[in-house]
Parts: sequence; structure tokens; C-alpha cells
Amino acid sequence: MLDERKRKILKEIVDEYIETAEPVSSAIIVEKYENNISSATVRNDMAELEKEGYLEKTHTSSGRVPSAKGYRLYVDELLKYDNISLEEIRYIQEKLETKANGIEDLTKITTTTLSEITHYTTVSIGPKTAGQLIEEIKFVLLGSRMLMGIIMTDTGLVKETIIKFDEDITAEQVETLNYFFNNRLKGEPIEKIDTSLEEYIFRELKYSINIIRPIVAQMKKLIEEEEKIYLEGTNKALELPEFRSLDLVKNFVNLLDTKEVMLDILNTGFAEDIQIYIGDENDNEDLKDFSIVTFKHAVGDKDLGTIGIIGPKRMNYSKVISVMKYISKKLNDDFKE
Amino acid sequence: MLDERKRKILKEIVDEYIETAEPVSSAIIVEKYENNISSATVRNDMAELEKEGYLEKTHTSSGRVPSAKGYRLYVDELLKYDNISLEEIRYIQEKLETKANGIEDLTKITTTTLSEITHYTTVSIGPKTAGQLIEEIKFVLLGSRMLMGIIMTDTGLVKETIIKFDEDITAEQVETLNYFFNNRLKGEPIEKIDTSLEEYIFRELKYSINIIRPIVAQMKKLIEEEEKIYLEGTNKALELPEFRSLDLVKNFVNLLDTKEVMLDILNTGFAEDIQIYIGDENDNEDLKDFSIVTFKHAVGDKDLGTIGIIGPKRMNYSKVISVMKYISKKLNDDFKE
DNA sequence: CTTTAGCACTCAAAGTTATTGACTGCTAAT
DNA sequence: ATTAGCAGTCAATAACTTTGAGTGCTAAAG
Repeated sequence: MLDERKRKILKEIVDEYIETAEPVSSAIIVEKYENNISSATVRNDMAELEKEGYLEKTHTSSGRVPSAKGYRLYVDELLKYDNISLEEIRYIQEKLETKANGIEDLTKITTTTLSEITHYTTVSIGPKTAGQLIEEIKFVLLGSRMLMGIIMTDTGLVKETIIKFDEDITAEQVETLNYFFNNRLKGEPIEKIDTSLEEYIFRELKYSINIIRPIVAQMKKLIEEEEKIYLEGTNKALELPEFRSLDLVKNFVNLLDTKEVMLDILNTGFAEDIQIYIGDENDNEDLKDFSIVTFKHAVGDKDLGTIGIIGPKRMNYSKVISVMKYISKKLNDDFKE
Repeated sequence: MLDERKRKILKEIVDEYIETAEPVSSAIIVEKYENNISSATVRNDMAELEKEGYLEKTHTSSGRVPSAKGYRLYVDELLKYDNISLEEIRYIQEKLETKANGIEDLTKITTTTLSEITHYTTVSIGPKTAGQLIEEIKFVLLGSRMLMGIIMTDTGLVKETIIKFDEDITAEQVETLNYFFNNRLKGEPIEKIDTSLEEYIFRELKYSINIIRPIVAQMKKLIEEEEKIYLEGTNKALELPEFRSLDLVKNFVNLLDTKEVMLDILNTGFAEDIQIYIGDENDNEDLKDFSIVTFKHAVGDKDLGTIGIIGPKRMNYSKVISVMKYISKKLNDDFKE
């Protein structure tokens, strides 16, 4: 349907629009990219591209702007993803090699680095606890009425919580707790920590319910904890020319502050794939002016966290995706050893 | 200087401005508050109040708007701080009684509650580690090449970190570490954790430097950790009429995203006092359109965290300060037992 | 059949001018 | 000391004009 030149012109229009944020005219294309054909020819091609749904006009006599379909073709077929410099690679390596403590820490560092390199707002969520296997559980006595409970899983995820009591606990009790919890739960999926434990411990150990209940409650809370979004560089986005409009700014801030929508998106992607949502491709009204690119860091079917970039539809996909591909690969390689 | 009526009229003007966000005219004052005098009289008083610096005009023929000095008098002398309903008290009690785990958790819960009740954006920072005394240090072995290091202080603050190694650690080593760290540091101020420890442990225990160094490094990092701001309800602010202006919105988001300025303010206040910064009273240019109200949660000279509300200068001081006073008192009372 | 010059047409954006009305400050009378 | 009343100010809005960057189309040329 589209001949080579039309595809080339489409790419040029999207490139130009991504650079300038202004509707692209036929004259500009001739001037900057296609010195050997006339603007009338470009206009003809543009008309065709518009008829096919790849371009749009903001009003009758305006230049063209890419449609979601246009961006999609651009991203899927017209771009190459090697837009990353040696300098950037070196910077990423340096950042990711500073010894991260735990996976969650690593995800945060990566998120920050990604924002620094792309100059877009980045978001991330930590690993899902669901499905992870318990490697070890430890209780540590702090003072006389406080424990720290620690769970370590097979992927190296460590979660800890403070547990307070209304009566004293002894070191022997803690030791027994350690033994019983590990005995029962080691190797089991983390979801096995539930209220049925209360009964079990009570039956086996006969400890006061004032001790058992807070422990189970806190451990449960720990694995069900509402997911926390980590956010970096909100202000960077606001420098972009699309945020001339007050409403758009408010939408954006709202989106990031409310969290639900972002959580939804971050939770959708498949392991190791880079997912791209352009404008209203995701049927959420609030997202119609934005694009989101995410990738899930995972090993096998074990989730290690998801990182995303959110920006205007007119985002530098080439850079963003190139950098993401690199980081995603690096995280995986690093993790294997 | 100001007679009773002028003070009354000033209060009415500020009240009215806080409610409507529009410059206040003499006619409105007569209509809503002072039915027995004429608008000309009010105008005379307003002129006087302006001459004294309590009011300003946005242009020659506009109504009056409070100046920073006007707000200051209003807050210091004209307001009573009992603007809190039974319902609100009950809501706060309920929220703060859900068993918080650790002080930092409590601060977060309080911050969220404060935002919910006042409908303003709230910020907080956790307790300063500096000055706290070490109550206990624990190392817990996780797997064979990972420790969790836990520090508990005299105020009940618990900080923990993951420490990874390139070689295996034994249970006995961990036990010895526990003994030595506690022996040397129990009762000492937390700042005593510094690089001089490396030497000490190396001398006493002769452990490989590969083990000692990561431990000391991580523990140090833990207490020097850059302070994290906890933020709640950014989007609430944006509904306010002052945020018609795009620049103001950007300033605001920037302010919250950059963190330094907020950290500065939150770190300034004195223990247990409620601090009020109105507009350019703090000499930071970025803050000239905003007011900040903070209070520091503390016991003696031990800092337990600072919570603040940030909003437009035209903030509902009466409500905000009343609620803060209540919460501040409650936190203190709760902590004592 | 494709390309192109050239011209009429469209429309957002920016600039101009006029109109309104919500205010004040002041004066002179109470 | 208070107030009625009126002239004067100025932001905000609306109504209109101008400009110029863009297109689509036609008819001729390759």
C-alpha cells in the first residue's frame, strides 16, 4: 500500500515532529530531508498517508501530525534501536555496578539512571511477592517487646517488618519461632503465610495469642503490602512544550499522584519484553495524550520488578527503546551470574 | 495603632480572601460582615490598613488582598485555633491508632491523615539519626553470602540494611560480629559508626577485609542515607484556584520534585513548636507564593520526624494549625506511655 | 502515469480597539 | 467620625482585523 518513498516521508515527518513538537509542513520536509522532489509531491504523499490513517491535521490548513497508527508503524517498522552512545553505555554501567543492596534497591537505581539518560519521567514497582518461594525466615529480638521478621525468597528478595508486642518475648521463644516457621514454610510459596498459621502455631507451641497474632498479621501484611510506585523526574516532563496546556499538566500530575493507572500498566507487561503503549491504545482516557514504554525485569517466571518511562506521545522512541533494550539485557546478564 | 474595628475588618478581609481567592471589596465586607457601617467607612479603614502594610492592591481600582504582614498578624493575633470538629478528632484517632510499625511508619500514616483532613499537600521526613544512641546492633545471616544489619536506637528507631559479600560467612563469624559491635557501640551515639571501625575489627578479629569493609560501608551508608521526603496529595493542591497559572503549577511541582528546598524548611523548625512560613518570609524565591506550616515530632532533644503542609499563601490557617496542634499533642501524649 | 508550478482558499494566532463594570479615592454634607 | 455620591481607573472580555503559514487543486511538463 505504501511505497518506499511514502514510508520514508512518514518516518521523516515523525522524526521532525518528535524534534520540534510543531505540525510538519511539506516545505520543511523538502528543505530538510528531500531536496530532490517538490513540496507538491510531498503534499500528494501526505494526503495519501492521511487517507490511510497515519497522519492527522490539527485544522484544515495546518501541517501534519502523526496519528497513533502513524507512531505505531514508525515504532514497529521504521525505527532501528541502536540509538545509544558509548558514553551512555559507560554511564549506565557505572551506575548499575555500584553495589545495589537487594533487588528493590537495584530497581530504584535503574529507574533513576533511566530518567537521567532519557530526560523523561520514570516509574517502577518492585518485584511481586506472589509466586516466590520462601528460602528462609528469621525473627530477631529487638529489646524485649519487639521483633524484626525477615523473609528471604529464592530470587534473593528480602522483606522485613517490625513486630511489636504487649508482653515480653524471650530469646528461647524467638528461637522456637524461627525453627517452626522455617520447618513449615521453607521452600513453600510465600502465599502460604496466612491466618491458618495462627492455629498451627497455637496448637504446636501454645504461645499466648498476644504473641502469635501480631506476628502472623505483620508477616501477612508484608507480602500483601500495597505496591509502591517509585517515581523519578516528574519535573523533567514539565519542560516539554506539550505542557503549555494547564489541563495537560494537571492530568499528568494527577496520573502520577493517583498511582492506580500506572500500577495497572506496569502490571500488564510480559516478562523481558519491552511494551509500548501509544496514546489511547490503552483504553484509559487519562492516558490518551501520553505514551508509556515498560519492561519487566524477570528471571524465568520470577518477577523482579517493572520499570517504565512515561512521556508525551511525541516521545523520542528511538532513544528510549534503545536505552531500555540495553538496560534490560544488562540486568538479565548481570543477574545470571 | 489599629483600633478594634480595623483589626476586625482585617480579619474579615483575610477570611473572605481565604474563602474566595478574589480581592476583597469594601462592599462585600459591609454586605457579609458589617451591616451597620457604610462601605465608605470600610474604604477609609482599608486605606489605613494598606498604609500600615497589612493589605495590598493588585491594581489601582481593585479590591484588597492581604500582604505577608497581614497574614502574619492574622495568624499571630486574630485567629483562634480550635477549628477542629469532633468528627475530625475521631478520624485522626482512628487513623493514628492502627498499630504503626516503627516511627517512620507512624510519620507516614500521620502525613497521609493530615493531607486527608486538610486537603492540602503534606510532606514529611523521618527522624534524624544524628544524636540517637545505639541500643542494639544485630547481624543476621541470610543464606551464605548475605547479612542483614540492624541498628536499634534509644528512641525505638530501627534501621536495617542488606550487606552482600564475595565470600562465605559462617554463623560463628556473625555471632562474633554481633558481640564486638555491641560491645563497642552499645550506648554510643550512632555517629560512632565510621571507618575507624574497620581498623578496630581488623585488629581484633583478623577477618578478611572483604568481609569487614562491606559491613562498615553499608552501616555507614545507613546512617548517612540521604533523607527521603514522603509526599502526599500533590494533586489536591492543583485544584485550588491559584493554580490557574501554568508557571505556578510548574514551580510547585518542581519544588516538590527537587526536594532540597523542602528538606531545608523541614529541617529548620524547633522541637514541638508549630512553625509557620508565609510566602517570602523565608528568603527562598521559589517559595514566595506558598506558605508552609510544619511541626517537629520530638521527645526531649531526640528528633522523631517533621511533618509539614504546603499550600498557597491563602491557606486555611485556622483549620491547618488547629489540626496540627491536635495531632502534635496526640503524638506526644501517645509516645510518652 | 508521475511530478511540478502556481494560485486560490482556509484558519489559528496575534494584534487592535471598544465596551463593560467592579472597584477606589475624594469631596462635601451630616 | 461617618457617609452619600460621583469622577476616575483599569482588568477583563468581547468583537473585529490582519497576517502568514499551510493546504488542495488544476493544468502543464516530464
